[in-house]
Amino acid sequence: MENQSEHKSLARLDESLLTHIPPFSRLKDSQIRDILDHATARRCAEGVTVFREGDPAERFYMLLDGYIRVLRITAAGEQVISLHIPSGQLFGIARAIGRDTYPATALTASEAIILSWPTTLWDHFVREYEGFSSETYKIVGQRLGEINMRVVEMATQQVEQRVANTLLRLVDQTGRKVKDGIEVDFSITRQDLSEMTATTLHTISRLLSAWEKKGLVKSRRKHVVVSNADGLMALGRGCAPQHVSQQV
Amino acid sequence: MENQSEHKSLARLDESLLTHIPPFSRLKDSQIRDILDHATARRCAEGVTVFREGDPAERFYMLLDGYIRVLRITAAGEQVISLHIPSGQLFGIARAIGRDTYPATALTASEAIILSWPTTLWDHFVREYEGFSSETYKIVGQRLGEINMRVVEMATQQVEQRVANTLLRLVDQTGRKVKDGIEVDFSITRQDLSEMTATTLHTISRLLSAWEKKGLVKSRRKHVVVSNADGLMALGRGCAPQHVSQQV
DNA sequence: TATAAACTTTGCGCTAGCGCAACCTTCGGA
DNA sequence: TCCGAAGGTTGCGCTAGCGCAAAGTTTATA
Repeated sequence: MENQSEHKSLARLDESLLTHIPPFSRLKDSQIRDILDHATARRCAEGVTVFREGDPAERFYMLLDGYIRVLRITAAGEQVISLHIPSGQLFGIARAIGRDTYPATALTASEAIILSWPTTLWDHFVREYEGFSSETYKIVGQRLGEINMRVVEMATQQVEQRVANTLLRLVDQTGRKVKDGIEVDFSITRQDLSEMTATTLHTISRLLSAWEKKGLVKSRRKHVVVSNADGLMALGRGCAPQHVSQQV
Repeated sequence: MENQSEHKSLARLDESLLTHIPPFSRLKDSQIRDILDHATARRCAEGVTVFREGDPAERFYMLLDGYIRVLRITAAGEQVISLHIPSGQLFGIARAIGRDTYPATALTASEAIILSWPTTLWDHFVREYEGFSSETYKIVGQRLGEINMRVVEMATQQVEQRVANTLLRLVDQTGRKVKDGIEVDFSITRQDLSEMTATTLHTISRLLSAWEKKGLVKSRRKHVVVSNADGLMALGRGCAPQHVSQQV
């Protein structure tokens, strides 16, 4: 099902692909050559499943270009989006957290270019390549931090604040400058946003409409542009600035 | 503020303290001796802060006895309890996730005995002690898994289900068999439960009262006993058994 | 170019569970 | 033994935001 994407080897992989990516940046050219020679490259369209929660973790991945969406699906069939991974990061690194199955499902949130290696090489990477493991654990720590922040937000904030903060984080992490603001750099639907913030697509739609009227965002089908980040930040902190300034 | 607890060295530490604890179980006696000789032991009363979120991670810890509560405090002063750590686990291992400050606050949820080492020894432990790092990353993975599960629960379940599942997990992880069921093995208030499930102490109180009438739990001040785990599980899955069976 | 599929908007009513308030119970310390 | 503090219970009213429904818009497909 997930293998309908192109799987070609992209000719021979160039070393410059990896030299500036943290887990590999301290390595010699010959080491990088070696790493690339063991890698499988793959170009995927948007919406392609890379691996599923519970699958045996047979490979680990490096996202060279595009975005990966990580999500979990409940018994009742509901999706919860855990995070989005930007290019230049490892993912599917079950071994780094002592697991032998993937803890979540990963699919491409945009067109993407992905390298992967068999998990059997993991220990070798950790042992032989300086800086690989420390960078890896930094990534794990970052993601743990993000998930923790979500727990705190979900436990303490109103829907409007959560959505505002989520959107700000999205444009901060993956934003692309456009004419009238900063745009989330991959297709994102109301449904997606609702799965990131534990609400419904209806509520997201209402919020975006309201924000658009206030000039905070501009959105169209599958696209969201933040045009007034400061205004959104005020909302995210829970102070509704327009009331404060006009009523007192 | 947090140093009012006893800080005595508990005489000389016995090697048997560590020999059966996973991160150290593969080590020779001499290695364990060495580890203990560098350790500081501390016995803490309930409610003592071990470290605070944001503090420089100068030490890492092993809980020998008791329970640790890990929590975060928001700007608005609200607490969110992330998890409870049972004895035999490392904690405060910021280095394992590439951080140099603690990502959360840790305090004792019961009387506790805690060993600790300066973080400067971390790399040495990882390098010299076989199995230490893999066990460490398993712990990180477990905690990541738990936090992920909370996100999913908070995003998809009703309060009643979340509380039921949280309680079941507590007795599963820390339960102590008592006459009429399984009791959570440390003091736990309605407030604590509410901070674990993103609700209010009032709602927890109402739920526990209702469950007590149905014979699912028995609770008194700071104590909760689960007396019918299967019944609670049914609630946790979202099927209210008494309605289902009587109305159809 | 028509049609379906995917995505979005908006209105309306309802309810889970919060916030407040008042009161009760248990426990530890003087 | 008394008092105060911490913890727990319960009633009541309210509202954020969900669920449903219906219709509009954009995009892909035939």
